[in-house]
Amino acid sequence: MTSQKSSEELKTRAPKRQRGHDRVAVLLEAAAKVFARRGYDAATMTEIAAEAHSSIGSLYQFFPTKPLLAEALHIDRLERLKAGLRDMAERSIGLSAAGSGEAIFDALAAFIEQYPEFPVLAGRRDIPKDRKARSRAELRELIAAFLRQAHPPITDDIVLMAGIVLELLRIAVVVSSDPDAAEDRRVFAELRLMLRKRLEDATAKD
Amino acid sequence: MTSQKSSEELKTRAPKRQRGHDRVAVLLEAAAKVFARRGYDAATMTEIAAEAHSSIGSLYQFFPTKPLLAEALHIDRLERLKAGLRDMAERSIGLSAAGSGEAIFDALAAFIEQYPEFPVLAGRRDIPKDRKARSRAELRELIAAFLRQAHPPITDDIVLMAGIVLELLRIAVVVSSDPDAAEDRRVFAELRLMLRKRLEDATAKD
Amino acid sequence: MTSQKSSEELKTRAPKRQRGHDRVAVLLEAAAKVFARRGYDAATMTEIAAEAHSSIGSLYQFFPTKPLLAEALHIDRLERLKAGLRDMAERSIGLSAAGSGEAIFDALAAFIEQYPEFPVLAGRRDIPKDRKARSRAELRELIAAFLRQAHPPITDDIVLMAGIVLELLRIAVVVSSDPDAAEDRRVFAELRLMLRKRLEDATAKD
Amino acid sequence: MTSQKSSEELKTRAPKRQRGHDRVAVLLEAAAKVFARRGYDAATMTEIAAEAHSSIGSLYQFFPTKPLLAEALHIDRLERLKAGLRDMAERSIGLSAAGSGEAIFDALAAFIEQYPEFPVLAGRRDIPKDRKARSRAELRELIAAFLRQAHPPITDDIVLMAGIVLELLRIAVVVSSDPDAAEDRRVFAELRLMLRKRLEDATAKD
DNA sequence: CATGAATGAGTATTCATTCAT
DNA sequence: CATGAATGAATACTCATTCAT
Repeated sequence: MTSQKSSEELKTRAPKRQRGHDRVAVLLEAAAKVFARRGYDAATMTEIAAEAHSSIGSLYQFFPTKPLLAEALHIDRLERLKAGLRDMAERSIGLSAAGSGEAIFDALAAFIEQYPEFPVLAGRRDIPKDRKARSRAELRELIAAFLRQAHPPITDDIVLMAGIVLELLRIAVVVSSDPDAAEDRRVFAELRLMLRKRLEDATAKD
Repeated sequence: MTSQKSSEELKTRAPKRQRGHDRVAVLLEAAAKVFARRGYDAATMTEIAAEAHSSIGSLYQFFPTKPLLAEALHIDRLERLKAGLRDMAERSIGLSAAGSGEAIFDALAAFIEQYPEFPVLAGRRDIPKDRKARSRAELRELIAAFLRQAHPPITDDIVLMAGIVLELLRIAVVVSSDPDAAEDRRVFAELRLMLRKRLEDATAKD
Repeated sequence: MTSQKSSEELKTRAPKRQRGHDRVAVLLEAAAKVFARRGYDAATMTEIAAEAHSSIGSLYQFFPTKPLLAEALHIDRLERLKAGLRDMAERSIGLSAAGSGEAIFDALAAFIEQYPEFPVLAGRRDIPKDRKARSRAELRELIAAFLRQAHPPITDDIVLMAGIVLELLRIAVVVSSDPDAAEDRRVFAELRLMLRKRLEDATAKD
Repeated sequence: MTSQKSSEELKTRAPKRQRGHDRVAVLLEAAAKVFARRGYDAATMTEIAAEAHSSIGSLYQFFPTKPLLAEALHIDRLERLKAGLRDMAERSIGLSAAGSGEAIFDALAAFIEQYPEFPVLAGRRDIPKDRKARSRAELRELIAAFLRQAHPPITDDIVLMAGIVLELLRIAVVVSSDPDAAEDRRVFAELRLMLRKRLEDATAKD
């Protein structure tokens, strides 16, 4: 009660049993739903536990704080995103820069549609600055790697181009979140086109 | 979260006297600071009152709920933005489309730098869908009006172009909020360039 | 909700209205009762608020954390004790060392009987080391001052003697807390006698 | 706090095998460390299990509730203390009363230094009144027995003298717990001296 | 109107204890 | 027996909002 917990860093506890593993997965998906539905601040641990058909105690067994839960989920989604991009890169060898750009653009949009909690998690205000920066850098590097294998090669600064793609992601976010905005869809398509044009310009005339 | 609207529609009460006007202004600016500093959810009415060197009682005198306060501030900022755009339009007659685009782009970035609470307010999750749509439509129309007076005229869908400019605003948000991101600034500049190119393409060759 | 309170030291808020002052007094007495009844850890803020016929919110209005409440009460009791000792000192000029010792001994026992929460507060585990030391030093000094005015004067180390009296306080605590222990009372009396003897030994034969 | 005793009296289960015995010992020592470190309330069953490199399940196998664990440990320590006193008594036949007093005084201090969890256990608030009284009586009797064999014999009430020694234990507690208090050490020595004097007075002049 | 005290539902989190494997 | 997951009542604390002065 009056514990003065030695400042041991709290950490997500790894489950040691199969049941635990399953539960963790269920809890994460429940958290995803609730974060997507309510946003980070308004999401409550109670609602997440309920969504997982679990007890609040079980939730805390594995995720000892709300920020840690959010972070665990964020990392999971980030891994999926990175895996997806890597996967795409493999299957897209030989694409033109412009084609690559469009492919990534579409992939990002699809990702956000599938994981609407992602922008919520990425945007929460309590992420340590450096972690935020690191995540962005990783993503940018993955996109850059993707663009680097374009044929003919891109002559402009590839990391910069990657940054652009990433920023355009933000727009994808909004468009994805607003299903009735027919207008937005056209804007989205238009931006996709702008990206294509830009990458064509950045391409060496072979 | 704990709002229990009484039967009568709550409305921001208009102050009857000069002193009231001043007080309202002070309260709004205080709210702006706190929203910018903490975000919408984490901002507390108490902190806002304190920031205004006022009491909660006084705050509630004018703004009977937190959402209403946010909305009042949001509307104020929207008015300023619209006024700024109108003003700019007047002073920019005869600009090329590309020049107009850049001008707006810069203006939006500057606006957000001056009013960092704006994206917070625009992003809060409890805005009625229709109000959100309306705000966006108004802004889009103002930008469209701006673009319409370009010389030579734009041949493509002007409202679409306006939508694009508006979406790019999101990127400005991030760039403005992250002062150390040198990389981001380059991306920002690059997007600005992309916009210019796109508008040049959309221009009738006179 | 996700507030990252800048690390402003939380402090007991001073009431600015008469009503507030009254309430603070009531809350402190309620806390005293509950701490005495349950001990520090087992005492709950809820029970304290209830004991004060107040709401939990009101309690927190003035005492933003449980440790702070305990500390405020502790300080209050310490003040009373010091005032009592000072007062006693005035009224006891000319007493012999042995008489002084007995007087203080009795006074301490009476104090603890009146304020049974005192040992609870003094013993809670989260008091900063230095504050604990300071309190003890203050008390020791007051007792020392008391002893210093004895006639004939004490020849031994007075501060040491004061320390002894203070330690004997611990015994008073137990004896006071255990009302049925007839045996304990005799022990208490015996210790009182030992103190008298010791102080007689420490006295200059005038 | 949340104990829901099932109908059958819960009792510390005696282990049937050697392995069980070892485990119990390890668990008790772990509990000792944690109680000493955190105090009774703040000590958690989980931390105790961890300290024992065991699981909560195992801990509960042997000690079905936290109070029962505390009590088992308390009894163990009490046994050790009693054994130690008995042992000392044997080896100290023929000592003077004053010498005996000092010997016990030192022995108690040493005991508490070795078993710092002892005062924590003895002080916990949920000990049944009668058990508390019984423990004290036992100890007092042991000390009395010790004093009874002094030469020359004590003429005053021996049980009373024993009570005094026991009360002085409290002071030993504090002095032992506060390693930096040089002042306290002097007080401790002084009390030891007072005890010697008192016992000399209580001795028949042979 | 201004002020600040009063209210209490709501939130994150803890921890003793139970139970399935 | 060992293990660690499951449970949920209990607790400290927050904050929008109301109201007496």
